[in-house]
Amino acid sequence: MKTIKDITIYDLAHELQVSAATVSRALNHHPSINKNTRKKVIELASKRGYRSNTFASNLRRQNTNTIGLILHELNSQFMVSVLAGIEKVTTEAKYDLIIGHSSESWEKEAANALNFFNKRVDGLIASLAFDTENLLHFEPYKKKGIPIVFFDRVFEEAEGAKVIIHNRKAGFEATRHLVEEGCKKIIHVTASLQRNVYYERFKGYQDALEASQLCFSEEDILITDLSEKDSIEAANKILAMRPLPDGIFVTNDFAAAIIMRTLQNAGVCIPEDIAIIGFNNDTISTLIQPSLTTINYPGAEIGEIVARNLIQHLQGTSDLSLTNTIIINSDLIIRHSSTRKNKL
Amino acid sequence: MKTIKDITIYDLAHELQVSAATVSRALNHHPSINKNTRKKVIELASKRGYRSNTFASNLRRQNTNTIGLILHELNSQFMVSVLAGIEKVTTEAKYDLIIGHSSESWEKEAANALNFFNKRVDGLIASLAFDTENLLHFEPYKKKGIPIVFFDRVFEEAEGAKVIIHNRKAGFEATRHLVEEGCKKIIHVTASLQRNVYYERFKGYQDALEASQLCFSEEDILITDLSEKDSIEAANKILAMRPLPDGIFVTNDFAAAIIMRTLQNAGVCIPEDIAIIGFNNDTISTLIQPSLTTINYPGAEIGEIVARNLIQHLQGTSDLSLTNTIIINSDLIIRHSSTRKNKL
DNA sequence: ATGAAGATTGCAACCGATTGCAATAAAATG
DNA sequence: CATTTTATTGCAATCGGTTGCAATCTTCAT
Repeated sequence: MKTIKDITIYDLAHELQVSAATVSRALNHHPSINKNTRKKVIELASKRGYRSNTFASNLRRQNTNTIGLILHELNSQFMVSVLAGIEKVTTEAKYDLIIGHSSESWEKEAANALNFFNKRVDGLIASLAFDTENLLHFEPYKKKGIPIVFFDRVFEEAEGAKVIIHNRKAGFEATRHLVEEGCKKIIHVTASLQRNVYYERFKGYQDALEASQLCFSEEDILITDLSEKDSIEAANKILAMRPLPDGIFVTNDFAAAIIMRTLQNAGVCIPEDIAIIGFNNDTISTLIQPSLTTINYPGAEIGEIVARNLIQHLQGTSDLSLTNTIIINSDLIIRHSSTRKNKL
Repeated sequence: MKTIKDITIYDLAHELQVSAATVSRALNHHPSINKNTRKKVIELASKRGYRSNTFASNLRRQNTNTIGLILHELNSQFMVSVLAGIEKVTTEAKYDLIIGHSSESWEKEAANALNFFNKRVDGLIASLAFDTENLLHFEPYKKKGIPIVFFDRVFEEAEGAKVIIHNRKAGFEATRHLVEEGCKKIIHVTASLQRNVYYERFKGYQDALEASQLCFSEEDILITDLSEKDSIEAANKILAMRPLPDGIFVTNDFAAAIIMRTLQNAGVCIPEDIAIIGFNNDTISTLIQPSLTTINYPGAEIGEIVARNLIQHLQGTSDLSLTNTIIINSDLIIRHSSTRKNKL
């Protein structure tokens, strides 16, 4: 399985009867090289199919121009647009991007972090896995002074740069919307409150109940892992409640869709009997019947902000920013799953 | 923005009064190193926060242990599971994976291919973008003998390894199912027939019509770009047909869902008036009402096969395989959108 | 013609890890 | 005790590109 030997600057140098140093300088447009020489070198290089050996170059120059990105999952609409935003900015700035995804597992996240560290990324962007409980695996970065920007899933109390949406406000608005639609008993289906995003949305839910003088009860919170199985189970728990709730705020569109289907199969009318609101504005939200009211947040924009922030830091343009938390606003998108008063 | 000097094997060697060679071997678990020495080296390495310099290592070893993966899109269930399958196999085999996505654009695909080539990936896995019309951008790989495995979206006539599903058979079975449900006029909504997957499904559709002695008409084929906009337009064209068709075979679940919604909004009953079948078995297929009959094909399995094939080739275990086309079978999953005879 | 300034190019030492081969020390064998 | 075998370790070259400094060649003014 042998690869044909690559062309090196030495081969070019030999063929042109000049030194490797000259070839190197010519290829890098070094000013002290004669125009004719440079032209000859470049022509021969392309003729011979020369390609620079990044490893040798990086080894000598001691930087990689590469940014690592660790995602917890790739399948949501939101993540894809974040990725697109990051990609746009990084390629514009001539940085390479290497992507790792943790599949929601802390272990894989740590493995990716270590791998990227060894690959000597200049900076890191990360959204934490479902079960990540500390940031120890990022310690090496801190020690070496390699900047990290966290987004979406973060530890809010930890130091460092973060870009997040205003989850508490979003949770508040989602819940308030249900209240305004006349709901009196609102269930909140969410995931582990250890994760900032879910905790904050939960707090927003509480805020809204309080503001409306509805009482909050521990039993109205259903914690799931957002899987199909857990979502069905949550729906069944809701069906067994007496009195039946009249509103549900689900922390994710997919789970909301499953719950809605399960309730409908049990004969519940949406939104008449129970109003439902999701979170994320995933594609499915417009495809299910009734269409799902949800919270939209601008993935591409978040991605761009995250990447721009990191790159500015890398280039020394701004330093301050890395200690900041940037909070992005989100919008409530009202569709049919929650509207009882013919508002649409 | 200066990084503190990194620890090298020379630093470790100096501190332990051994040679760099010994340190290198110890860290790589070379058998000829004394257990105690190895232990000491490894301990000191972790104590000093040593990290291997991948560039030096790659430069010396002349391989990168990296596989490039070019996807046309990341947002479908199918692609995510393919990715998962590939990742599973590659990480097991200790290969790194770098992912590029072309967003269905030939230009980005070519850029990724070049980039990965310069990064010296050991092998490449690719599914072609929507508008890719030739494989010229992969020529450098062929010249250098870097193996490529194509999957799903391929040029069937081109040489090289391919892993695909039996699209023609799947198209045949989908259409036959509609016929068996009593459909007499079946529309096929698909994308550019230049792309092998769509062409083959179309041929399967034709086969099935012929087998059932239904006549085929050019006008029953609607070509779209699978976007929401085009899908709605296709649905409207269908609504305008006289007589109204009684079956639709759509080449993708998302488009099928959009079409179904549009038809339903126009008062068409699914499946009573028109039976619908999709393709892919995406998550949405069980979430919409009625649930969508579709073709399932095992993404994870395809991913694993693709990756295993490439790795075997890289390790010289098998050589033959790279000239082969591997065809995976798919299953018809019958749900409510197509069943008129209470079969479920 | 001659020395100085400027333009080009080459020399050689890096960057850090890997590895074939030789060297040495320790253990086993006769 | 001599000798072979085995276990460990070190030497030094190598991967390919970059770069400070010296060397050479032009050019130009005096």
